[in-house]
Amino acid sequence: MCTTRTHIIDAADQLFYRQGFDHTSFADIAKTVKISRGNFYYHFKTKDEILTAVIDARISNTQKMLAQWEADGTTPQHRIRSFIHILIQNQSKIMQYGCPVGSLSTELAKLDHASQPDATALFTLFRNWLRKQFTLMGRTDDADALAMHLLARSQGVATLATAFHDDAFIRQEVKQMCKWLETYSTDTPTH
Amino acid sequence: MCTTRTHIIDAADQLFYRQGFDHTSFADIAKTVKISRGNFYYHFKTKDEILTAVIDARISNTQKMLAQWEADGTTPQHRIRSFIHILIQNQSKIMQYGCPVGSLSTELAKLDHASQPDATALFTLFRNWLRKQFTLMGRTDDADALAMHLLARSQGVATLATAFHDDAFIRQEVKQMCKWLETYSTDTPTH
DNA sequence: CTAGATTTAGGGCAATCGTCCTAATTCTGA
DNA sequence: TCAGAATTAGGACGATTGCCCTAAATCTAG
Repeated sequence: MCTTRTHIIDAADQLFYRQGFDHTSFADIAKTVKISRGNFYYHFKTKDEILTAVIDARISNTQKMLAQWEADGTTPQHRIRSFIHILIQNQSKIMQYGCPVGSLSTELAKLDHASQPDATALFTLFRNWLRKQFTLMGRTDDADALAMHLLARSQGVATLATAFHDDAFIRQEVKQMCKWLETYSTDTPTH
Repeated sequence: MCTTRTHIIDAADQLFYRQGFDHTSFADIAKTVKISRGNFYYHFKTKDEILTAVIDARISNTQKMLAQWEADGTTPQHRIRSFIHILIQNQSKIMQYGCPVGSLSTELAKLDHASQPDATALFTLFRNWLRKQFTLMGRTDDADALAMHLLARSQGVATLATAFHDDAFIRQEVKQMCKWLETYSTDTPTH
């Protein structure tokens, strides 16, 4: 039930990602979902309400994805590799629109938008998950720093891949991150 | 001479950085410069014209900055450290608005804007300059890869610093990048 | 079948957008 | 000094923005 509401959120999610939140209008979303603006207003009173709904949906989807990685990966290294490889899995979209998490966060920062902390919460989801994996690898002291470091590197790769439209660069950096990850493997404890 | 035009470009530069290109209106800029919209139109016929002028100004300023680093730094390592340390030098602005180069590039990508290549040219300026430094360090084969890698890392740090408003994270990553740089020093050639 | 709630369509609001125009004002050179 | 160029001010344009309203259509319980 409530398929219309779901359709709106899905369409808004895509449009916010591809065109940015500010540059996406009510009319854009309504046209995509093929409903009237009036109907739209019935489901969402303000644009900020849609943004909140979209972020909530992204949080929910991210939690599911992380849980899946948690279930599928046999070792923390293997799980972290799942994270690193989303760069390759979504490479064509990333080269066009950047990282959905990072670009939204940056945009909301510029708009000085009230939902900016919610967008950051998406980052926190990844951060905590990665920290957990690094902790499992025995990196109790610097687990969070390592999580942030890996998060930053993937963000940077996404930004440059978008600017230069360079998929070879993505693959090269992914390989490098995986190599870096092996450096911290439990079998060979120190640096 | 032409101070008004320069004032407009400066104001637009700041506003594009703080609020984003799309979210900045003619009226915003005119209000900042304290001129009428009509006067504004005399200097710039379209919004895209201002964007081009702003990007050109940024390119010019960046070239000067790189030349200065080139002149001041006695070794390539020292010069690259100048690059890394802009993260600290501009840390308060970065924590608020992100990296001016990266955020504009990402925004223009989403807007599918014609000036996106011009924004990327800003990245290329840093890329080529860094590549040159790494080449001077004897890294002829992978100089460009190293340049892109460092560019990506600083971009990632900026993005996360904006999201989490964490200046300690910036300092920590800067220190790490400097350490990584020493790894490639000419005195101790290999990894 | 029907009354009431849910959902949809579409017009309309004031404000703002980028853009364009003309009429003043200021500056400049002969 | 004064004509002509350069610069400025400010009003107005059609389109679009987010938002609001009412009436019709659709669904759902009793």
